[in-house]
Amino acid sequence: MSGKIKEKTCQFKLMAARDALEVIQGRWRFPIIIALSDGKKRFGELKREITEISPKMLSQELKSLETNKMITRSLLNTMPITVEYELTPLGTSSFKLLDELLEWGLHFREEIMRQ
Amino acid sequence: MSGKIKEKTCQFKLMAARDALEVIQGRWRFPIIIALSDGKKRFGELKREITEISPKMLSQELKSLETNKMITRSLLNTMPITVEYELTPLGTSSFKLLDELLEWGLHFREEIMRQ
DNA sequence: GTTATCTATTACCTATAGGTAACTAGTTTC
DNA sequence: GAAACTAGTTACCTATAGGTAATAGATAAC
Repeated sequence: MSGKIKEKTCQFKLMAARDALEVIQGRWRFPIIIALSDGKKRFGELKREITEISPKMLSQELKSLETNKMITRSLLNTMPITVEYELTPLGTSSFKLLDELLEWGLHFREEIMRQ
Repeated sequence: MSGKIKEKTCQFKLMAARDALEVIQGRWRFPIIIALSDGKKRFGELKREITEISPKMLSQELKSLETNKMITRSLLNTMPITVEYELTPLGTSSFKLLDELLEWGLHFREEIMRQ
């Protein structure tokens, strides 16, 4: 049974879960957070690492993650100009959830694949 | 740092995480699974419990969860006919992930709310 | 002076998610 | 025979997600 959910006044908890989903869902949020998990990276580095993402989506998703205080954006006075993105403590606090997502995803694949 | 992700051959793990997201994401999957967490329920019971869901969405999401082997659908020979939905072991195996989603969601709300 | 690299932005398109409202078909109660 | 309950289905609409391709302005390299 689910220990923390469903002890009455469920509405508030459903809201929390919905918020969490909103932050990590979509095609690119997860890959971006993982890419930043080993330290700050520039726009172009992220673009090269997340091979299939378009500059539009990368820019858009980075803005969204910044709005949600998951990452910070630093403009550096280099020539040419470079921009560094880095996970905040809030961003890194999602690792446990992301690991759980991965682990259950593997379990799910196994179960689904063998009929 | 994220222990299980990013030990190279990341593609496969990104796929697993993406699969997991696909199963639990959307507005109604999470509430439906939670509603079924304390035992089997009929269509009408779910509809009444998840107050804002429309019959179309409930029907559609139940089908999707059944396809993903998260729940079973049993037609009962009662008059009038009733249908029972119940979590499978795969369905209940998602509780740990859902709890983590809730817990991080609460943490996220706290962090976001105080500026 | 043309090309490449930096970090994006803009216009345009399609597919999907999700919502509303009405309807179906059978059974049971008033 | 009208209304309500059973479990859905159907048509239609809007908003969002996400994709492609072209463009922008600054600087640096050739």
